[in-house]
Amino acid sequence: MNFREPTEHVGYLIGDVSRMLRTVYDRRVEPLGLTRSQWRVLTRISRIEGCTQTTLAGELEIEKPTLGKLIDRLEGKQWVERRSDKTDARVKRLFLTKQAGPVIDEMSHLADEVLNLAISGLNAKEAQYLNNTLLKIKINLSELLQSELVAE
Amino acid sequence: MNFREPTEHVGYLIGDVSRMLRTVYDRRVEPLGLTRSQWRVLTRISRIEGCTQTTLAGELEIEKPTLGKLIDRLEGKQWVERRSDKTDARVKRLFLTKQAGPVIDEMSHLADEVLNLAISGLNAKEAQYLNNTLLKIKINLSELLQSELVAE
DNA sequence: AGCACATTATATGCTAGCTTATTAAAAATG
DNA sequence: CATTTTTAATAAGCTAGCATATAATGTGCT
Repeated sequence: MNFREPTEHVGYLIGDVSRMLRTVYDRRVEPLGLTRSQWRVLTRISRIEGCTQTTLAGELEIEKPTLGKLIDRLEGKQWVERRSDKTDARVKRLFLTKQAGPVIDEMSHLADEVLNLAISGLNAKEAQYLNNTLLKIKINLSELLQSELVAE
Repeated sequence: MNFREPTEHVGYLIGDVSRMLRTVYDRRVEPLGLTRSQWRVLTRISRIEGCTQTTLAGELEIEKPTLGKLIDRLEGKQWVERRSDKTDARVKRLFLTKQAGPVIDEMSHLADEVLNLAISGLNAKEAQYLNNTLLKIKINLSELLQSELVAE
């Protein structure tokens, strides 16, 4: 049996690139003690500080338990603080600690560096197309995920 | 504190699209009892049947322990067989079982379906650019990962 | 032949993602 | 006002990545 070559698929290319990016990032950034996912959470909290976990999970397009565990680790490292809401005992609001700032800055630097290496050799047009096209795909997938939820 | 918007990064777009693709795939394909990663392993074995685990891991660009666990599951589901090499007692060679064929076919169908939904609305040029550009990025990352290994 | 080194596979333990189930609290409804 | 439904967060359990370490076997060199 010999089935169709899977590497030609855009689907696999995207998966490969994503996995490799994560690996390169995580290796470089390991001394800082945080991963790309954790950094993503931190930067997002900085923009909507005081948000609930459900809101943040929605923003990041990940599931609530996934976020919950990320927050556990970030809280353990003292970069994030959960504060109980005054009026609704169910919700916990998220805040950055003071120690988080420098780490986020440093990580942003490294992230730029890695990304630039990854896309080196692309011309402006290619970069533009890539961005636009990925965004279109992401929107398609968002709708797909949405419609599956509704359909159930 | 309010740090730069991370969603504008191509790096995050790629990560988002990859994660969302995986989620959609895995939901649809769940009744078949295999994941996208598992399917990827199966199709690849079909092209180089009798290969060693190390070879396959290299082809798939994943680490050996990652592959080892995938093979464990695939063997548990009786889609793959590990056979010890006659001349080298260390190596185990990988073969598909007869039951694997239909599953791979079915999965290929579903994969095409999902991918088409994901890239719907793209014109030929965009699709072409996407493929080429991602391939360039993948090559950059391959070299980056390679050079890190050598440098150490 | 024997010892040092390399290689194959696996074990262990971490992060990150998912689903489904649970608990506690709030909101809605009869 | 009591009961039902919804919602926020977590728990439990799975897959898939990674790194590091180990065991067993081969290879090569002296």
